[in-house]
Amino acid sequence: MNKKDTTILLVDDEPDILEIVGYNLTDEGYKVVTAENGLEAIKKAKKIKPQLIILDVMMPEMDGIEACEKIRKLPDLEDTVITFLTARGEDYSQVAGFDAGADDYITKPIRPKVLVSKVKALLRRFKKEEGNSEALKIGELIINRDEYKVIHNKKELILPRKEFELLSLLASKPGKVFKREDILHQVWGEEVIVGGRTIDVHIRKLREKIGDDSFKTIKGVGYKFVV
Amino acid sequence: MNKKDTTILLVDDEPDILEIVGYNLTDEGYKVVTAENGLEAIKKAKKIKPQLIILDVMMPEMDGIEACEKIRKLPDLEDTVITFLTARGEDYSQVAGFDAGADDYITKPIRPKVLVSKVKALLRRFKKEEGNSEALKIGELIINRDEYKVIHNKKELILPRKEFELLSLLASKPGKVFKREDILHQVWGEEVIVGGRTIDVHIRKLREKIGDDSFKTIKGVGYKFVV
DNA sequence: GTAAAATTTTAAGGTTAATTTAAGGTTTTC
DNA sequence: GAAAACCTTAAATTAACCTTAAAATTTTAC
Repeated sequence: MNKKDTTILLVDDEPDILEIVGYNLTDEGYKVVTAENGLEAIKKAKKIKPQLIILDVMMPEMDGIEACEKIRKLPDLEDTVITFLTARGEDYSQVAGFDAGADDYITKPIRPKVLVSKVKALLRRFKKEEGNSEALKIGELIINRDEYKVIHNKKELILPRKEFELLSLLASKPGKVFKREDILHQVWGEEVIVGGRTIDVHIRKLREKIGDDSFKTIKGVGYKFVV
Repeated sequence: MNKKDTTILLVDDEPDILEIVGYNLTDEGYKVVTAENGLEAIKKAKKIKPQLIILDVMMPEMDGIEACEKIRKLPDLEDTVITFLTARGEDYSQVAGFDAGADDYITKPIRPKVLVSKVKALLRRFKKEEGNSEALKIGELIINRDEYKVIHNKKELILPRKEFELLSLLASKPGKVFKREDILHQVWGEEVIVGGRTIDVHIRKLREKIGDDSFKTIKGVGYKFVV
C-alpha cells in the first residue's frame, strides 16, 4: 500500500494537537482525518476505515478508552492499528488502554520526529499482518509477496524493492502491456518524478536476472511480461 | 477513455477560480463545464454526468457539502469522483467533506501544477475500476489492445505503434470510410503535422501484412476496412 | 553517529527500428 | 490528355530504447 493511500484518523479535543500532529503526518504524505471526541471518532472510523487511529485518552463526550473498545468491535476495523495519546506518567490509562485493545501508546508532550517514526513503525507492522495473499505463480516464476522473494527455475532470488515491485506488476498480468506512464504511477507513485531512463535500467536488471525473453519491449508504449 | 471525452464539472462562486482552474484543465485536454453554486451544480451534474466534480465548499444557494451529499445519492453518478476545494486550515470542512462522500480535497491557494496532477491521479483511480476492454474481433482478425497484438488467420502479428493504431481505428467500424483528416487527428494527434503521403505508406504496410483486399481506397476521401 | 554497502537514479553515447520524406510511377477523374 | 490523387520504393530522419558507468541516495552495519 502506498503512503498516500494510508488514512490516519486523529482524535483529540485540543485543536492545537490536531493542528501540530495533523501537520506533521500530512507532511509525511499520509491522508489525515480528524475528530474531536469519541463519538465523532467512531462515526468517522466507520466511514473512512483508516489504517491507523491515534486516540487521545481524555476527551469529552466519550473518552478514548471507551471509543477504542467500541471501534475494536466493528468488524471492518479489526485490522486497524489503534494507538493512544497519553500524558506522561498517566500510568493507569496506559494499562487500561491495552485492555481496551490498543496496540501502542504515545506520550505527550509530542515530539514530531518521534511521532512520525512511531507511526511508520506501527503501519509497517500492520502491513505485515495484512499479508497472507497466496504466492503468485507464472510458469517457472513464483513471486512471494509476503516474504518479498522470487523463485525462478527453483532458485531463490532476492530482488531489491523497485525491481521486485516492477516484476510483480508486470507478472500480475502476463501478456498485458503496461504503459510506461502506468508503470511509473504504480511502482514509483503518483507524484514521484524520475528521469525517462529509470524504467529501462530496472527492466535491464530484471532481464539479467530472470531472462531476456521474458520481457518484451513494445516501442512507444511500454513493456510486457511473457511466459 | 480519451482525455477529451472526460468531462469535469467545476463548481465555485468566484469567477476568478473558475477562470484559472478551468483554463488549466481545458489546456490539459479535458472538457470542462462550470457552475456557480450547489443547485446549479446538481442540475448540470445530472445532465452531463461528469467523471469528476470539483466542488468549492463555501458557496451561496447551496454549499458544497450539501451538494455533495445530494449528488452522491443520484444513481447515475455513484461512480463519479468528487473532490472539494477548501481553504488551507479549514479543517472541519475537510472532515465533513469525507462524511458527505467526497473522495479527496484540494486546498487553496491553488497551484495549477498540483491541481492538474491531482486531477489526473483521481481520474486514473476512477478509470481503473472500469476494467479491461475485451479484444476486438472482426472476421479473421482479432485486435487485442491490452496486449498490443493482432491475430490474423491464426497467426500473431506484432505491429508497430502507428500501424496498430491505424488498424484499430479502421477496423473499429468495418465498412466505414475514414477521412484522411480524421485519421490524422485520431492516430497522429491534433497538432501533429506530417506530410501528405504518410498515411499512404502506413496503409501500404498494413496491406502487406493483413492483405490487399482488406483496405479500400476511396479517392478524394479516405480509406475503409472491409471483411 | 558514522562508515560502508546496497540500491536507485541520472547522464551520455550508442543502437535499432519506426516513422517520415522524397521522388518518380500509376491510376482515376473530368 | 491534363490534373489530381494515390502508390511504391528507398533513403533520410527521428524517436525510442539500450547500455554502461558514475553520482546520488537510502539502508544497513558497526
